Amino acid sequence: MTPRGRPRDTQVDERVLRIAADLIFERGYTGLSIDEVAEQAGVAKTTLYRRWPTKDHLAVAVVARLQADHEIDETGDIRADLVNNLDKIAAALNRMRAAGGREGPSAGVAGELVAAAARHDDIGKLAREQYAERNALGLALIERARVRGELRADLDAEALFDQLAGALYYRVLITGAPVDRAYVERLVSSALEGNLTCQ
Amino acid sequence: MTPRGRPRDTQVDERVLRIAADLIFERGYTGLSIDEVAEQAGVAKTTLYRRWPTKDHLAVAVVARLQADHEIDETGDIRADLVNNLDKIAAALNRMRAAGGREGPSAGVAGELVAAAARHDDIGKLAREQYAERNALGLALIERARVRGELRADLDAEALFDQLAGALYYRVLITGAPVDRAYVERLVSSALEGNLTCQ
DNA sequence: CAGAATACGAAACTGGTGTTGCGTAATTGC
DNA sequence: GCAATTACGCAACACCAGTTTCGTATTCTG
Repeated sequence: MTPRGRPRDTQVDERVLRIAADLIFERGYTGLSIDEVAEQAGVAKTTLYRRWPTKDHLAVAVVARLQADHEIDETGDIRADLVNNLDKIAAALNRMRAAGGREGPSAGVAGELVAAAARHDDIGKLAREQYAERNALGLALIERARVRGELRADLDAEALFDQLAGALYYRVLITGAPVDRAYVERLVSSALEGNLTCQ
Repeated sequence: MTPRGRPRDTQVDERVLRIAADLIFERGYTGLSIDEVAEQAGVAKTTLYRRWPTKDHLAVAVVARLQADHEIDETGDIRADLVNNLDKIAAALNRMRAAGGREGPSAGVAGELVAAAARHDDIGKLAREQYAERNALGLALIERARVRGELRADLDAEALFDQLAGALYYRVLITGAPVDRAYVERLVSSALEGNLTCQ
């Protein structure tokens, strides 16, 4: 069933998101101007605001499009599985960190998105749903390893995954420390020593 | 040695910070308006900008004033010491989370401060120095426990503290899950099982 | 007392977000 | 074809952050 009135120009969405992505990754979140996006896209500002009610919503849409689907390839070795899983999270974080041509310890766009989720209930709700889904995958991974005897029977899966994912976010958003594969491996080792079943 | 010209009115700083604190905790970060603060404080906007170059800087000053000094009372039991230490971090996070009259999972002002640190190099630098100091205290705590034989000799102290502090921030800023004392205890248990020296 | 240096207040200004009102264009249902 | 409905462009607008200019006030130095 088609809606009643004049249909939206679907090309606008794609064009706007591409232009906004260019701006946000070239000049950062502050350098992203709605007026400029509208002008470069050749549309009126009202057309943008009909689709994304705030600049935050547009920025979220831009970043969401760049995050590839987060599928996990399970090997059966919990250490390798966790490292692979966390490495994808780290990659997404480093991508956002690099936005705006920034280097060094700054959290870049990642920090702005955290604030956007805090400002707008709908963005926060959407983001938390995404995180909940990702957390569920991580918890399932841990749970299966527990069942097959790789991990302690009485472990706290929620706390364990919080520790792992949390450490990555903590370094990117708070301390500014680097997050590379070597660190992810150190992290998993640190968390698993003792969560591995004792012999 | 006194500076040359007319001295600053020190009462202004206090009055402005108090009014800004009222606004930010009543209406949240967005509800904090520089014009309104200036009007309520009975000063010109230029006087505010002479002290805090941006709204972000003012907000940081407001929150910084509310964070009590983070002194640690060491008992000698690493589990208790970590719980106490993390509980203070959690308290500070929950205080910021409640700002703006918000309830529920929102990160509140905490999220805005992360973005502020990402936007302004000086704020970011200052914040990272604070975090580095706090991290050093945590690492020293862990190190002393390691030396006296409570913890594994080959543990990765940096990763361990990242895991603990990171999980708290992760829940407040990202997943929106609650962070109370019960969770802190679960967290420390999860991280220490296996970082404790094996008998 | 004279002059330099700094703080303050008032007002106008720039630029950006987000809104509103209105005329026009495209589509569906009758 | 005609009415209802929705999208679009244009322009003006309100609001806020941050800047600039200028006149005045307060302090230190000589």
